[in-house]
Amino acid sequence: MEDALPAAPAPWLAGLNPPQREAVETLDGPLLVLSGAGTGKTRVLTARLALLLAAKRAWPSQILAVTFTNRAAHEMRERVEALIGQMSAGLWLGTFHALGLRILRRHPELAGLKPSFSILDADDQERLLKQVLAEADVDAKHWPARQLSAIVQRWKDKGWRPDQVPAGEAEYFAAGRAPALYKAYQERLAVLNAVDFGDLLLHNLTIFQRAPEVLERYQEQFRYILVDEYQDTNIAQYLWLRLLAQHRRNICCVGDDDQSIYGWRGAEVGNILRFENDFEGAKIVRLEQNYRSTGNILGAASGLIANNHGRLGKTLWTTREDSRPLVVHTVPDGEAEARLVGAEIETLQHAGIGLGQIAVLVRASFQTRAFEERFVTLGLNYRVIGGPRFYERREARDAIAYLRAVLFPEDDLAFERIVNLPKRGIGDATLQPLRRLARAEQIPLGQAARRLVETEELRVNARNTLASFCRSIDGWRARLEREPHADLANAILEESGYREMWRKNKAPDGPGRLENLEELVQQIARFDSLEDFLEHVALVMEVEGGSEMESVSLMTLHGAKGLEFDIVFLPGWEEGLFPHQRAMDENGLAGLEEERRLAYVGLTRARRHVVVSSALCRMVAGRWLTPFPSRFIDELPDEHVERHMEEMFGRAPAWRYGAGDGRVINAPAWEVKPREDRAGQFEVGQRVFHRKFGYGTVCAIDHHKLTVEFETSGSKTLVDSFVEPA
DNA sequence: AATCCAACGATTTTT
DNA sequence: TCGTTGGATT
Repeated sequence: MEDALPAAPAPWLAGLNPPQREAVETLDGPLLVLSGAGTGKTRVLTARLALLLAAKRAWPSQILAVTFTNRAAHEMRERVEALIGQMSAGLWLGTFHALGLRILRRHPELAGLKPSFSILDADDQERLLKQVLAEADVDAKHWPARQLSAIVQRWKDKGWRPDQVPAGEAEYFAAGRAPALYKAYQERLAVLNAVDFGDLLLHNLTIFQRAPEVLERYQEQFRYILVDEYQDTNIAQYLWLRLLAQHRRNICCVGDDDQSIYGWRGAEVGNILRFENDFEGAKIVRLEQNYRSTGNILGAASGLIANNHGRLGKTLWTTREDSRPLVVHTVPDGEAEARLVGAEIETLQHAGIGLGQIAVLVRASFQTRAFEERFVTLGLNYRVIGGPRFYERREARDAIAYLRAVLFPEDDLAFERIVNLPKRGIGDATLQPLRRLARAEQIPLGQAARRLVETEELRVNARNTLASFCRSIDGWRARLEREPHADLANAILEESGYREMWRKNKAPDGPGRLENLEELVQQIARFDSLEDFLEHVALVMEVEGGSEMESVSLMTLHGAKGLEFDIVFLPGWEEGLFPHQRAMDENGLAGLEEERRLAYVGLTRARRHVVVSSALCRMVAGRWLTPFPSRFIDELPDEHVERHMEEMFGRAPAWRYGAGDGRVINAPAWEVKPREDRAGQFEVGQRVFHRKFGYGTVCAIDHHKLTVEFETSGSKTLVDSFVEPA
């Protein structure tokens, strides 16, 4: 296993620049790779994995590779496979939470859990905390479960169990009762045999502390540890890594202190700043050659981030030939901003830039709305990234609760969620004695229900309904062995009356929800068992694969981290919005600096061109503001920026940017192709087809907006490019 | 138990 | 301004 490096350069080392190569080949000892935006960090990580395996330094199972998001984990897995194929099978590669879960599943008893423990998501967590608050007689109006949930999560991020919360923390919440509430919450979780996301790592820490021999085994096993986005690690993650790395000390962390934007959810930039102290003899490699952006973009981003203090410091450079400077527009208001961006995108489109290469990155999600409206009017395909996720939708969560209730007889949260859904006439009058019995006997609600229906305590109607509900659950559970799991899931939705509930629902979103249930069943079929499906859902809230259609990406700056686009629009650069007032109020200078890093992340997403804009007037939360332009605009060095101020003073009124003639503005130097005009392709009464909604009839047309009455899905308003003539 | 209306509050969010 | 939530009403 201790072979020398291969003599001949292997394919995965080809094309690496000297620092990248150093980062890849420094296999032993602690290593920090400071990797600026666009400097090929994923390449380095994957090449390093390939080298470790090819040089037989370790078997796949002896390498731990950690990422933050499923997206990053997938990408890394794919790229390693592309490099070395099957040799990579068996790697411990995944998110902190997935790996933490994997370890926890092996020793649940050491964390006081039974093997089939379930994982609560944010929604479950909040419901449970609500119960805890109610039981403790805390006025839920003054002290919302939301807030307590955030407090508990922050404590878990710090690695504090209830008894470890320092005195004086969160004095403000419910007169200092938060630690006690946290304790009660953990006790409830233990009774429910459940964990929340934070527990996945926290229980790992507990196991490692309580059972040093278990820790030792993992320390032995993981000869090499790789960590992506190290600047985003919180204390619990840091402690976890440090424990695992202590023995072999072969830990390689990749990160960029300038891209640390998650301080507000517990990330500690300190982890990356302190790396040399934490791991004695650590080597630091800086990746500074940027392969992504033009010199103007890098110059602007560097000039901006230079205003931050306490950086590790990097100087990004590029050999890319330069093109345009950044453009900063001042516009009258939010609507004008949306018109401007829309018009510019049309110009780009006609110049041959694919919509998929264009992104609009906003500070706060409410900003997307104005752009969506404008894009619909113009008929520009767009997609909002990071909106509500599939498995967070109500119907998905309800259906999942049914599955959980059938699979896990002890899952009280699932039981409570569905016992009266659809409405069966089981209300508070039934639930209260039920809860009382369950509590008194220390048994799950389901079991309590079966006992309660044997007594005279409930009214006849409620008793019969509850009994029949329990029989249904038992019946489905009995069929688990016999029926294919997706068929059973489908049957449960049907026989429970849950589907019927939405069929009868006359709200416009009813058909859509039924479709989502179909989709859910299809997803279930892709897994080997319902357990596998539920485990996947708990960790990956998204359903993979989306529309393949080329479309403009609309998302928050946070959501854009790790992505890149040819053209990036950065609207809303106004004091108060960006930098956000609350970030500054709550965290002072540190908050401002994190906002600045966010701006840096935004700028460095762009390969070719950036358009910043700032509105003189903006409607926020129902009030008109007249903000100052963002200080970040002033911090962009003049030599990389072109400032368009002519729109001020009303010399260029808003209508000038209208759909038809908008492209007077800053037509880029790329070749202009003639416009492909789809207007007039549809008429009222025409029959059309949509990939998802099926066949329908056009009822109304407004520019590129069509209102279509679909045969199965009801009436919808959508962009004409999503439908075709039937 | 279901439906309606008023009051509230509105960064960023992965797992 | 608008969507959500919880209380009050039937």
